[in-house]
Amino acid sequence: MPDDRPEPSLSRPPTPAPDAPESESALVAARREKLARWRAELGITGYGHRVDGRCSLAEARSLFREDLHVAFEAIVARRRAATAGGPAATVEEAASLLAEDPRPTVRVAGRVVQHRAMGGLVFVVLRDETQDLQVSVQRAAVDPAHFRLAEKLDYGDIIVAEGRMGRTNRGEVCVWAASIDLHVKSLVPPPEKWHGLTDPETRYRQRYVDMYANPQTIRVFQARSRIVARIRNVMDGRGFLEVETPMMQPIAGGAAARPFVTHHNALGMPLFLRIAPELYLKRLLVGGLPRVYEINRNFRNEGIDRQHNPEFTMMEVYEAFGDCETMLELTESLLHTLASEIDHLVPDASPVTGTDEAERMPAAVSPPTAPLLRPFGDTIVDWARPFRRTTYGALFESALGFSMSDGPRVRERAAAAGVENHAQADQWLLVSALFDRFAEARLDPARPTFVTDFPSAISPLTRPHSDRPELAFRWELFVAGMEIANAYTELNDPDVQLARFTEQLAGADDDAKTFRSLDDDFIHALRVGMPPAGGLGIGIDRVVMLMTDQTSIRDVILFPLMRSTGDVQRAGPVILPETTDA
RNA sequence: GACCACGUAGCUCAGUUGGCAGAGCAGCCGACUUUUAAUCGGCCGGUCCUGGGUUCGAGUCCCAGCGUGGUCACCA
Repeated sequence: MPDDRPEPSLSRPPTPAPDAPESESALVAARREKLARWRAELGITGYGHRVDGRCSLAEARSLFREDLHVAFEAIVARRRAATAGGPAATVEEAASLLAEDPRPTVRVAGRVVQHRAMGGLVFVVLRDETQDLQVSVQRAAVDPAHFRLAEKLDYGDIIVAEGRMGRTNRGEVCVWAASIDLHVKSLVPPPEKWHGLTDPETRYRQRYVDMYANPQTIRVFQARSRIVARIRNVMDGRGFLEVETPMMQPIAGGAAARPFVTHHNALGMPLFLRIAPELYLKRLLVGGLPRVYEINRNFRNEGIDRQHNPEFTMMEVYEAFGDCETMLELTESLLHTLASEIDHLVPDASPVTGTDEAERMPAAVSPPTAPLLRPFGDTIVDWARPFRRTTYGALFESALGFSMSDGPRVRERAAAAGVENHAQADQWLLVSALFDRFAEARLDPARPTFVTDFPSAISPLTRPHSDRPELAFRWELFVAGMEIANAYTELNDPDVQLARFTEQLAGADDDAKTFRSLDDDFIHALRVGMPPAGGLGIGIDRVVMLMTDQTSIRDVILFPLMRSTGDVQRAGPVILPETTDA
């Protein structure tokens, strides 16, 4: 390049673009300057147009054929012999060579993730959602403007390249560029090319950067999508109908969590973001849909940790004339299917671990299966069927050393463990507290385990055993220390349900009273008559965590909730919800 | 909500007992036609999260705040 070329700032006023703050770093300024130079000298717009006939980088790579490449090299060698040698020295020679080139032509697009300019030869590695692929640019093979562009590309730019599928002398499969076009100039300096972006805060806040800097991130969300699609596929195959019920509810029911509150202006009414779809889905059983499911978000106004995000995705399933045992079979079958197919659902997901041959679609029925191992953090989960089963009471007794029916000892142990309110609280609430603290930890994290026969006192929507009413037809599935699923034989006696609700409301503390109320219409629906049914909830985020070996829920949620950083700009005041009983 | 840790260049990270703010990558200029984190020569780059305090002197020590991570609490 000529040394006396005028700086762009001389031909353009030094005022920054509207979106360029004065404090913008020198690195961003350098990229803006480069774009301005390209626009002036190469006629590049910087923000490209529609591209037809593009293939993915994976497809392009699959078109490479060694025999064609060898044939091409033979042609080159023959020409060298004829014309005293060297690589193509002129554009004319290169053009006539191209006419004889037997290798397939491709057009690819991607983001630049590596760039090595070596004088007359430039190597650019592109990335798209499938994989990385090198584009090689020879000075003699492209228009000079294209070569000048290729020489100065930055990590983060998006380009479209066209050329033949071949390879380098070192065996790297690549596109030998005949043309290169800039389709987006990236103005933001990229993460470090070797270590990538590791700061979790930036990864979550700027997921778009994380996604191109860390290909594994895209793989996880591709896997998530395919897992959810496969779940829908299984549910549809079993005759369930997918439905959508309100996420904004006048009464937040179906669970005991604290809801988010909002407000509808035109109706002048407070609304809650749902904590569960359960009470609406059961209304559908009353209405005559015997098999329904819903996969969507629930919102719980509670703490955040590696297993909890305020909004999370759950699948709820209801099956008329089923019970918690049919839900158990469904759950076990579904999870085993996912665990066995995950590597095929996502071919690129785990290039390191090759577990190809063993797993095919399992039979519909469920004989015991061979071990089906998948890593999750420090443990290796065995998804072999059948999953383990134990009862709540047995697990309690093995952990605490006495029966959960032993009222005095339960109270005594709760006191010793410092459980809040141990003197007045219901015995079964103390049992539940002790169970959560001591018994859950006794489960083998490597073996999915159904814990059955929960206490009725903590299962207000569940049908009790007729011979032992203190126990309910309810189980939870635990895997790797996480609660993955929860199912009941649904309570469909309206009078018992009303009594349970009333009892629960009476026991609510002042805080809970602000958002809990009795859903009279649900009781009315039960009076109309709900068929006996099994009901199930599966935490989709946690299932995805297990299947993709991500130990933080934030790594399976595209945009996990982060605290506001104070740079939020509002057009006007936030309208706060009216206080209750306004 | 409680406790612990962390916050230094665009990114990944050093920073000694309190004594001039550092490296690699990235960027800029130059060389280079088969690289693989290319290499080589030269150069640029800082609100040490924010605000106070102690001190002759604070990235370092103290206090408060903000953000993130972790543990706990909360969590059909």
